[in-house]
Amino acid sequence: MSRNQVELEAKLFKGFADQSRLLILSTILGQPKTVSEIVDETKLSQPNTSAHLACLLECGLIRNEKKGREVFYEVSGKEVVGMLQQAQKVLKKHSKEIYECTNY
Amino acid sequence: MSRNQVELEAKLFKGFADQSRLLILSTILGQPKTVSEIVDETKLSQPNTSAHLACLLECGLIRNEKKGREVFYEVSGKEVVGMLQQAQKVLKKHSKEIYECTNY
DNA sequence: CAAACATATAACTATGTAGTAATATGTTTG
DNA sequence: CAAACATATTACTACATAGTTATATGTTTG
Repeated sequence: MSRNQVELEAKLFKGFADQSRLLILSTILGQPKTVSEIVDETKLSQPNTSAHLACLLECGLIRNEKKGREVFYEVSGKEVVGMLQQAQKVLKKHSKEIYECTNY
Repeated sequence: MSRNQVELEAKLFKGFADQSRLLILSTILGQPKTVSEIVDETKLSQPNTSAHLACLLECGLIRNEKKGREVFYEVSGKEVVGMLQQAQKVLKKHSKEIYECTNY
């Protein structure tokens, strides 16, 4: 695999490799939500939430739609959902090791 | 989704969220390789390679087998391969955005 | 058994990025 | 149109972790 491919792939995984972003993603899985709703449900601060949303948006993992002064965010497609589902499959097998893993 | 679940999931994704580790994983996809072979093919330093292998091993994403003074590493199962394949699917759709993404 | 080899570990540095506090931008409403 | 509201941005700090150099551990072989 080419270095460029690997670099892109690493960037993609980094999008998912953060508790706050995963929390946000799980919150908007299925139904679009406004920033305020996401803030309420995740208990993340508003600026922090906005920053993570911007991050996910720029990578194309989510999309948004402005309605008046509110902005609705949703997961951008089934490929992204597929990633999260595949992660669950890995966790089903390896949650113990990952739980005990001290590297990060 | 519970905080614990999210924490585990983030740890899992962090395992994949690094160029060097992805490079190593792509190198041993299919056939087991020794550390030396991995070092040769990836051009990573030997200590760096060992550290990443230890990291992937502890998380259960790869496994190893010692044969004399050599240690062979291989991807631990089809769930892990599935993650990498699913990542390719996402990249097929979003490589442009991810390429242009400046967050990391 | 000493030397060469294969891998792992330790200590350290540098960098990337998550979080916060403060503020800016844009939108609705009374 | 001023005040309240919803979201985004900026500047900053703190921490996690990738990489390097040096060294340790364990294994084969002459």
